Amino acid sequence: MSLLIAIVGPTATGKSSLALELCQTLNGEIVSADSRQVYRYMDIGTAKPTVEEQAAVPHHLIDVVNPDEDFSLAMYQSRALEAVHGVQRRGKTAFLVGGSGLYIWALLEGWRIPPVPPDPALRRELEAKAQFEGGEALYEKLKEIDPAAAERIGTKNVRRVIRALEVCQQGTPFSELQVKKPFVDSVIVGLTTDRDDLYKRIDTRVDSMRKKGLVAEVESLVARGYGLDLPSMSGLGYKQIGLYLQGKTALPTAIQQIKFDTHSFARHQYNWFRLKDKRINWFKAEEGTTEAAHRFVQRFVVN
RNA sequence: GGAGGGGUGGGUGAGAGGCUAAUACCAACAGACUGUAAAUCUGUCGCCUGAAAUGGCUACGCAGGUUCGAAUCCUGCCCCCUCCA
Repeated sequence: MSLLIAIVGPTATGKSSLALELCQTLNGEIVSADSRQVYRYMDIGTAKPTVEEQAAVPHHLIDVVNPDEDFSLAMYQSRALEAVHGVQRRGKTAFLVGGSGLYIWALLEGWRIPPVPPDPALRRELEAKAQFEGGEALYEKLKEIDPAAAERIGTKNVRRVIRALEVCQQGTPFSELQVKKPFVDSVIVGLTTDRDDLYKRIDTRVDSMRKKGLVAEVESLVARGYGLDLPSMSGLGYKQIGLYLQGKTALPTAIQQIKFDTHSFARHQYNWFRLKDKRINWFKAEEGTTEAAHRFVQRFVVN
C-alpha cells in the first residue's frame, strides 16, 4: 500500500495544482486539509478547486458543512482519517493537501485530541466572566487546576484558556491529555518560495478573486442569512469584504487589507511548516517543480 | 507677488525645552498553538555590541544660533499644501 503523501506549505504556492497533476499520473485522490474549504458556498475566497478539477480527481473534506454549522479540529481529524483509509482501501494513493497546519499535523502526527466536546453554555458563562472580571480571573482558575497548561497559554488568550478549563472539567488536566501517536505512515512534500515572490503571488491571487466576483460571493452568503459574525465568515476575504458591505471601509482599502492579512497568514503558516523541519521535503515553487516532485513522490507510491 | 499651514523612524501620524531612540496605528520580522485555527494570543521593530542588562553611535527638511540641555525656542535657506492676486 502506498504511503500517505502530504503536500504542505503556505498559501498560493501551487499545492492544489501540483496535487492534481500527481493524482492524475499516480492514481490518487485528494484529501483536503483546508479549514475554510470545508464550508459550502465559500468558493472564490477560499480558492476552492473548481468543479472541473473536483470531477477530474476525487476530492474529500471539501464542502462538508454549511457556513453556519460548527466545524472543529476533531471533526476534521476523524473525517479526514476516514477519507484516507477509504482511498487506500480502494487501492489508490491518498494525497493530504492543504495549508492548515493544525489540521495537517493533527492527522500526520496522530494527535489524540481530548474527547471533550465543546460545552456552549460553559463557554458563554466563562466568556461573560472574562468580559466583566478580566481574562486574569479565568487564568488564575486554570493555574490552580492545571498549572502546566496555564503556563503555556498565558493570561491574555481567553479563548484557549476557556477550552483548557472546559477540558479540565472532565477531571484530567488538559496538559496531560495531549498525546501523539501516528495513525498512518506518510511522506511530506513542502512547496515554498521567496518572501517577495510569495507576496506577489498572493496579491495577484487576491486581485483575481475580486475579478471572479468575491464581493458578489460575500453578498450572496449574507443574502442566504449567513451573518458576518459566524466563524466561517471570519476567514480571509470574507471578513474584509464584509466590512466593505457594511460601509465601514472602501473597496480598495478592503482589498489591500486582504492582501496584507494574507501575507501575515502565510508567515504564520511557516510556523507550522518550517523550512528547517527535516520531515518536510521542500521544493521551490517554480518551473519544473512538478517533474521533480513527481520523481520524488513516485518512490513512495505502489500501483 | 501676498497671507496662512506644514516638512518626525519603511508608511500614516502624535509629541510643542529635560521623564524621548521618540505615543499610537499600519507594514515588516519572529514565536505559541491538541474540538472556533484563514481563529486566538505573544515578542521584536534607527544602527553597532550583547544571551540579556548595559554600553556606544546617528537621528524629527538643511545650515547656523539661544540654552547646562532642543524634534520642541530664534535666524536664514530649501521643499510641499491651501487661499488671495
